[in-house]
Amino acid sequence: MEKSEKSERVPVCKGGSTGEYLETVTSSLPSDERIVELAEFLEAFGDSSRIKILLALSRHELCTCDISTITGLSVSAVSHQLRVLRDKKLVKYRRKGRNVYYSLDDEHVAAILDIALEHIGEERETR
Amino acid sequence: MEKSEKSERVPVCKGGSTGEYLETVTSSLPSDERIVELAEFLEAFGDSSRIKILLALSRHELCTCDISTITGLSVSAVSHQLRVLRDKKLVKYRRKGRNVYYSLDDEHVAAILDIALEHIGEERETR
DNA sequence: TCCATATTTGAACAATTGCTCAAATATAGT
DNA sequence: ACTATATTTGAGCAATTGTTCAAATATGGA
Repeated sequence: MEKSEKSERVPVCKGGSTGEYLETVTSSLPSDERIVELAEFLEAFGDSSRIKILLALSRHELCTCDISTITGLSVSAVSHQLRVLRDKKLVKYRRKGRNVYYSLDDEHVAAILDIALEHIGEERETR
Repeated sequence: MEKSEKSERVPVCKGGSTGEYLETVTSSLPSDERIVELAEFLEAFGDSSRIKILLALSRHELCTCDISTITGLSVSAVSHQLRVLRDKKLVKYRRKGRNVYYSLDDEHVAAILDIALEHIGEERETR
């Protein structure tokens, strides 16, 4: 995602009716900065340990060691992943005594999980 | 995501009111197999080059070399990423003459992009 | 203050990723 | 068959990832 932004785009393929859409599509895209933000947020969903953590949190607010118990991951591994999820704004947390309780940041996170679950649920016979 | 599944979970933290939710949450989670599928699908969104490709395709069906022009990535890099997107069922394609035209697999893909865009759009003042 | 419990952190490591480059394959036109 | 264009593929690589282990930090109670 670090490429020359200087000159206007020229279609690489010579013959082709799609050239006409190039400028329209190009100018409708968000800025590179925004695209990177988007990728960093969605990147956080791309690991089965984190997905398991997020699904668990979509059911109930949980502390670090309970997440460890539920997911079967070490407490340390969970803590490292929670840090990723915190940094990328997928979860929020509050301290209560010795424990730190985590929950999903907002409804968008659960919504993405739902849509994705729906998507993979549909292609049972296609694969 | 390869841990002992044998014995029932026992809370690691001694004192704590969350222990009561352990069993409920644990049994409500999808199977590990399904969680891996979910992660593999969402993983495909976790790269800015692929996000850019997906956003472009959400505007219009496009051939490989036009995607290259729009994104500023080499044709080879685009083709490699399209393969990932094909394998993980985010895009579909059809051949027309010498060109191969790609488009989003279904409305779920665009929906996830929209929700994610909405999510990062909200936290302007928080960071 | 000292101790036990809960959580976070940093170093180290194998495994995976995304790119480039060169070569292979596919299609259409001559 | 030969050529030009479009796309895919595989090897090689620097960079990044997710885990473990050991150590550090935080909190509450005796």
